[in-house]
Amino acid sequence: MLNSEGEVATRSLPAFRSIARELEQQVLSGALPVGSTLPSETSLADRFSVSRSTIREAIRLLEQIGIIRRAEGRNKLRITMPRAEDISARIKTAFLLQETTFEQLWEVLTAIEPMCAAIAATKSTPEDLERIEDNLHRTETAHAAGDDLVALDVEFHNLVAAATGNDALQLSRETVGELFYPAFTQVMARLNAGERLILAHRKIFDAISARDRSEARGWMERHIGDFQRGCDLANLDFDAPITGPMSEIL
Amino acid sequence: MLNSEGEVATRSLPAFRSIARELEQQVLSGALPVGSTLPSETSLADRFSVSRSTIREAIRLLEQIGIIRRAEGRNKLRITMPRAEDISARIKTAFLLQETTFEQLWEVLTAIEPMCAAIAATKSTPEDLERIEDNLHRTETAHAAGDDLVALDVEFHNLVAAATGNDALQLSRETVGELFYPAFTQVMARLNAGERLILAHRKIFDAISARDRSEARGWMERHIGDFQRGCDLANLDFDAPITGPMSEIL
DNA sequence: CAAGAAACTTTGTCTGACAAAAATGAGTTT
DNA sequence: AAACTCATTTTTGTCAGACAAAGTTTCTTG
Repeated sequence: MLNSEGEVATRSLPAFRSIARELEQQVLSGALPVGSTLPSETSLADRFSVSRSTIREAIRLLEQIGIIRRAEGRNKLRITMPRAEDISARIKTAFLLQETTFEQLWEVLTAIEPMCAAIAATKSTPEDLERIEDNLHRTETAHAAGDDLVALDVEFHNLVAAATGNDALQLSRETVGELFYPAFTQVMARLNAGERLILAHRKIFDAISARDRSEARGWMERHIGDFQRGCDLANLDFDAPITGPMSEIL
Repeated sequence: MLNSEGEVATRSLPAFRSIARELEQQVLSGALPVGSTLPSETSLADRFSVSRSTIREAIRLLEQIGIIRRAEGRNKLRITMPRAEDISARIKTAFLLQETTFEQLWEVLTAIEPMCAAIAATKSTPEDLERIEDNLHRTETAHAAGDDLVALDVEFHNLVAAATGNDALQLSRETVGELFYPAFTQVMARLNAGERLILAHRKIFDAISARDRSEARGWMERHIGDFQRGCDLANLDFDAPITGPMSEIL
C-alpha cells in the first residue's frame, strides 16, 4: 500500500488521515485562511496524488472537526472557525453516554456562573446589557402568559456569559448550561417558583449594570444554589443521570 | 440521486450523513452497545443498501465524533465512549484559531480550579490522594534535578480534578489546563519560583487530605492568582494570545 | 496439542462512471 | 449597461468493481 506522496512518512497512518492532518496544518498556519474556499475534490486529489475517494474521506474528517463547513445551501466548502455549537454538540454526546448526573453539572455551573456574572459586571458593553434586559422582558412576558421559560432561561445565562467577552469561558459552560437549565427551569416551574427565577435574573442584571461585581456574583450563587434546594423541595433526584433530546450532531 | 433506503427521508441530506446519524442514534440508544464492534464495511453497505464508499464516509464522521474507534493495532472498529482527549483536541483547535488569550484561560481556571480543590477535599478517595502525593514527590525530585516541571504541573491539576469524581468538571477544565499550565510553569520558572509552586501544591494536597474544603479552595485560589502576579513581575503579556504545539488531532 | 500454512475477511486505495445540483458564461432583452 | 435566460462546465454525491496488504480463521501436520 503506497503512502500518499510515496513517502515513507508516518508508516501505518492511512493516507486520508495524513492528508486531513496536512490540510488542518495549513489552516492553522494560515496558508488556507479562514473564509477562503477549499479547492475542489478533484484538484485536491491531483495535488496530493491520491484518488478522489481518499480526499473525500479526509474532508469528512475535517468537516467533523469543524474547520471546514459548507456555506448554507451552497456547494463550496469554506474554511471556518470551529464554532461553539460544533463542539458543544459533541460534548453533549459524551455527557449523555457517560451518564453525567445533574449534581455534576450543577457543580460545574456553581463554579463558573458566579465568575461569569462577576466578569460581566466589569466588562459588559451597553449592547450586552441591552440584550440581557431584552431577555428579561421577554421572560417576564412569557411567565405572565404561562409559557415555558426553558429557552429563555438558557438564553439569559448564555447572554451573561457572552457579556464577559471571554470565549473560553463561554465554550466551557455552554454545553453544561444547555443540559442543566432545562432541568432547572422545570424544577422551578414545578415549585411555582417562576417569580423567584425572574427575581434572581433581575437582581443579577441590576448588579451587572451597576458594575457591582460581588453583588452580581452573590446573586448568581444564590440563583444556582436554588436548584439544589429546589430538588430537595420538589423531592427530585439530584443524583439522576441527565437525559436529553438525543443530539442532532451530524 | 437516490436516498439511502430509497425513502424520501430528510431530503437534501447526503446519504453518508443520514447513515452516520442513524448509526449514532443506535449507539446512543444502546442498540449498538459501547464495547461492541461495528459490523464490517461491506455488511453495513449491504444493510443500508449503499456502496462501500458511502459507508466509509459515514464512518469517518463517526470516528471523528469519537463514538467509534479502532482498537489499537486491531482491525476492527469498536464502539466507544468519546473520551476527554477526543473532545479536548478539538477545543484546543478552536482556542488556537480564536486567538484566546492567557487572561481568558486564567479566568476560566480561576473559577474552576478552586471548586475542584474544594470538591476533592470532600470526595477524594485514598487512591486519588496517593496519586496526588506521588505526583508531588516526582515534582520535588524533578525540581531538585532542575528538570522541566510543565508536565508534572499539568498532571497535578488533572489529578486534583480527577479526585472530584466529576467527569463534567474534568472535561470542562482539561483543555484549558493543558493550554494554560505550560505557560504558568514557565512564568514560575523564569521567576525562580519553583519552590513557591511546589509549596502551593503541597498545601493544596494537605488541605485535601485533611478534608478541609475552604483551605483547599483558598490555597488553590492563591496558586492560580500567582500566575497573574507572575506575569506582572516577569513583565509578560497577560493578554497575549496563546500559542501551542499545533494539535495532533487526527 | 501447538506451530505453521492456507484460506478467508477486512481495510485502504484506486479507477472510472453517471446523475443532480451549482456555478459560469454567453447571448438576448430591456 | 443592467437584468434575465439558457446552455455549458464544474463539482458533488453516489455507485460498482478491483486489488494489495494486513489481520483472522481454520486446517494441517509434526
